Amino acid sequence: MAQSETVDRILDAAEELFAERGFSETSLRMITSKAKVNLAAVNYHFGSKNALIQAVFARFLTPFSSTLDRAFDDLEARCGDTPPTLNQTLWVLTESAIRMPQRSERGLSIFMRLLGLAYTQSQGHLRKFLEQQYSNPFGRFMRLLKEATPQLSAVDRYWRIQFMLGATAFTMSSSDALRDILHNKLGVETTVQEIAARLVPFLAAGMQASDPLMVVPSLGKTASG
Amino acid sequence: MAQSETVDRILDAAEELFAERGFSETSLRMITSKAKVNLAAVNYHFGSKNALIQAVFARFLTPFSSTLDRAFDDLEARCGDTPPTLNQTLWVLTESAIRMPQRSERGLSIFMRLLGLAYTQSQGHLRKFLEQQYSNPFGRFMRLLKEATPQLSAVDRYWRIQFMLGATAFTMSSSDALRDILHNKLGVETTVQEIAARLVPFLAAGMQASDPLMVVPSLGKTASG
DNA sequence: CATTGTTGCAAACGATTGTTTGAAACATAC
DNA sequence: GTATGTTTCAAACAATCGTTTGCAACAATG
Repeated sequence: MAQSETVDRILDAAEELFAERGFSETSLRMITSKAKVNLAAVNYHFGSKNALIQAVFARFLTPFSSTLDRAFDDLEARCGDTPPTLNQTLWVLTESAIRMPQRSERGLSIFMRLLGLAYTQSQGHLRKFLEQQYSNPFGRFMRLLKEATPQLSAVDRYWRIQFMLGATAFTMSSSDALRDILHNKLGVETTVQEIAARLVPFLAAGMQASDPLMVVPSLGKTASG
Repeated sequence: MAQSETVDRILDAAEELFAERGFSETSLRMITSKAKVNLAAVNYHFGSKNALIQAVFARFLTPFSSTLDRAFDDLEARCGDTPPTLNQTLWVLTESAIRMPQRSERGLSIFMRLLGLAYTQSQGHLRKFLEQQYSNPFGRFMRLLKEATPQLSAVDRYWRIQFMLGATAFTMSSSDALRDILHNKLGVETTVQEIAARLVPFLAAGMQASDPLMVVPSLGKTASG
């Protein structure tokens, strides 16, 4: 692929529209008219709409996964024999995402929303594509999480990782809307970087909570304060 | 509306298909063929596809919101002057959801997934409908959360509530798949109730984390352990 | 009996979807 | 110049979408 002007314009338009409206709610005609290219250009350059969706993800994830891999290398080298802490592991992931060179200032939040949509919208082809392409850095992240929380049983850790994933994917996928609401309610401006910086302590604290299961608060004796 | 057999069959089929595939990915023809009713029945009984989507939510949320309201009444009566704790507030919400009479054993997880989809899929009409219909119990829950976390600033509390929402909606919406994965990996069976009992301590700990923003772990000095 | 209002049904409606086609436009090489 | 391979373009393709229509089936009421 010669990386023509047309290809980039399609990718840019598709990325933005997918993030705004979801995948199946975005038609090729919307994309091509926003990109100011002919309708047939998508099928010519990418082959199908599904392949275009995958290409949008690959354009961000491929450079990101090698950046992340190097960041994990650095982290483990710095720590020597002792495994990295939970906070360090989470922050390396977050920082790697934040530091990625963006096409626009909303670049990261756009892509975070796409990642969130990839989880919630049941695009089977996309799930398989992401699993096949990026299983390595994902598996490494999971290994680091395990070493950073040796006090948790495998079952406890499993569920809490899901809770973390959920909080992250959900928040990031709606980050634009949530920022707008906060701006209207309290007049506060927020960056994606700040959201991430708030998310990490929340996740780390939840991950290290002392009670794995809820102690049901009864009438007389209240649980915790 | 006479609550005919047909209406219920349509609602059952729609609820399940929407949860499986999302709203716009589910056609009326799928719904009516699964419900074994005529295609025109949806527009006859509900008026439009959007009205059907709203009806699916109303069928669960209307009884749930009054149940929740009574549960909050009980909680505040038990606590007297002192505001309920965070754990208590979270658990009352969780328990009210769990105790709701379900149409099937997967009823709650189906509906949790629908709630998650309502947030992520940009269905403007649904957002407005939910806000108009159920602003009261939602606002009351927010008030209780505020009184239970007086140490948090409004901005901190806002974001952490979003994190809680995300972890909950995401986990519950995928609870079936997540339970299957856990069963295959570790051979452990899990109930929705147990997931909820694990979720509450995680959320409470995250909500009460000491650092609102991340303290970047530097090379020499690592943040927390 | 006839009348009326409700529900069920097959068929069609116009609109929109992703994809394909065949020719025009273009650049590059001989 | 001709020939070749790539890219663009308008137009059409078949399929599917939500919705509407006209009529049959049915129960209830007079």
